[in-house]
Amino acid sequence: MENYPILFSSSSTSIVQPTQHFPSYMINHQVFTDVVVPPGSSSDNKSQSSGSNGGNDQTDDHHHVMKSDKKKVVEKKVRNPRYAFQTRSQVDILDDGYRWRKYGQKAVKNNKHPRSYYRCTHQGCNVKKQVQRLSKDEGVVVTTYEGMHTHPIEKSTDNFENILSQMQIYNGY
DNA sequence: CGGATTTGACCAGCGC
DNA sequence: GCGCTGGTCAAATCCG
Repeated sequence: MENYPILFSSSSTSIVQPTQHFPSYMINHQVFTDVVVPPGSSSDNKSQSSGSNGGNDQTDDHHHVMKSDKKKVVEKKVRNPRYAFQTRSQVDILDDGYRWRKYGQKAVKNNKHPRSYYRCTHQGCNVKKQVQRLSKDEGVVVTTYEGMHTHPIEKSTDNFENILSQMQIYNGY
């Protein structure tokens, strides 16, 4: 998947304001959502970027457990919208106040940097995110959120290091 | 010692 | 059908 869904094709993606909490230094950066095209409509965008999906939010978690039920599970196609942030930062791990557990890492084609997959550690919260950094200029980090948090922020972000790092990012370091 | 990370294997979709 | 690729699992490992 060389073209990342976020990108700048204005027809298939739209810029939105995040509906959940995001740190201030992210809000001022570019935010895109991946518009999910309903099955049956046109296919002018690259909606579902590859497969496997893996259950996010509350709807589906269809592993390979599709049972012997005769009723085929419809609406498996729809992917959750993904919010992508593009930020300039030296570090990959942007602290957004949530607790993330890394569950995978893959090399990206046409990109020398790997992509990391994280999942929210809160129980029952299946929000995922993936972090990738552009090989073009190493200063840009793309963070893609998938799903919505259904719980308050856990981490205390009020220590000096966090505040300092965020200020540095905000100022364009 | 418990939770997070690492890392190769595994799996599903898609293109050919 | 086969192979490639992106996404996830899970055992081993790391680290506080």
